[in-house]
Amino acid sequence: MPSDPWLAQLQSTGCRLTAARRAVTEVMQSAERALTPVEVYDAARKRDPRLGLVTVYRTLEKLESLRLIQRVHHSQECQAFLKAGEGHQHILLCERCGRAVLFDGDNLEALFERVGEQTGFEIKSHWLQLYGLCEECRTG
Amino acid sequence: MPSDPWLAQLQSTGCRLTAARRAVTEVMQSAERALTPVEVYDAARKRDPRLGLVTVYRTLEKLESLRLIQRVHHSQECQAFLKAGEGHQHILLCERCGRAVLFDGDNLEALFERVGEQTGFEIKSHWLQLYGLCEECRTG
DNA sequence: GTATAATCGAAAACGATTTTCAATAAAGGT
DNA sequence: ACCTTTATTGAAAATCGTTTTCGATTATAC
Ligand SMILES: [Mn+2]
Ligand SMILES: [Mn+2]
Ligand SMILES: [Zn+2]
Ligand SMILES: [Zn+2]
Repeated sequence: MPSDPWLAQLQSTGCRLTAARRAVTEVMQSAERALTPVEVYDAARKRDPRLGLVTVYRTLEKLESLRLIQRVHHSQECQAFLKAGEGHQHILLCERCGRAVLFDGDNLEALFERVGEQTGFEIKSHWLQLYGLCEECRTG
Repeated sequence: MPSDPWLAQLQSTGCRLTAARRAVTEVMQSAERALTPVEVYDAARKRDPRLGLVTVYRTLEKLESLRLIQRVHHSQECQAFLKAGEGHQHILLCERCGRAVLFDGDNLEALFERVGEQTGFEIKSHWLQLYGLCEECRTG
């Protein structure tokens, strides 16, 4: 029974706790911005130098399937991963430094209603991402 | 001076009008859903059987840079292209048949204000995509 | 028509991701 | 602690979508 919630969830779904998974997990938990597989690899190898890139891919896939991390889409690069929040949240990204912040509490029901009527679609889900400048990039 | 607006715009930016570009243009103009490069290739070869996949990539890149088409991101596949609308619009996708509809007139200013205050970010742009079931997939 | 340079397609190169497979090591039972 | 089982690992190879290279083609201007 590991104290870390991600490791606990990994273990509870039948996974073994390995050095590789600990390293990737720590990197993803502490990242303030979305990381590509290679970025995760570089960061995690500081904790476990024997780690292979293949295992990074496999671990990211597992963490994503457990909804502990999520994919972040940029206009070009769509293979970056970020820790996921609890429940329904959206991402706000700094265009300059990449910092990512999660927020919730959109109120789009009225929009869905209107668009649904206009188009004949039944709206099931949505995807909202905001871009801007974080406080430090704005002032600094 | 071609009567087709896309071809006219291509020509006005110094492009030559070739069979390959005509074929890709026609496919993208008439598509009701986002198409991957290979799907464009398959469809366009019915008009120009000598067409090569490389040229499809190059033409899609050109059409995208002219903002005549746009990239559509799915959770996995992010290399599908759809004709772009005029001005600021968003995409509504049918989860079942893939049909894509554009809409405008979101009213997210209040949300941006609130999130900006909460996070210290200055919101610059956004990205909204809706998913649902189109009329035909709902009833049929 | 001819000249010129843009564009083309085939083949090769590239790079990110996935698969294969023998070695390793985590977890559970003794 | 030790052994057994089997999930997991990393290196190497395979795969696959995309890009580059390059000689041949062809749209356009004269
Ligand atoms: Mn939402
Ligand atoms: Mn909008
Ligand atoms: Zn920033
Ligand atoms: Zn549909």
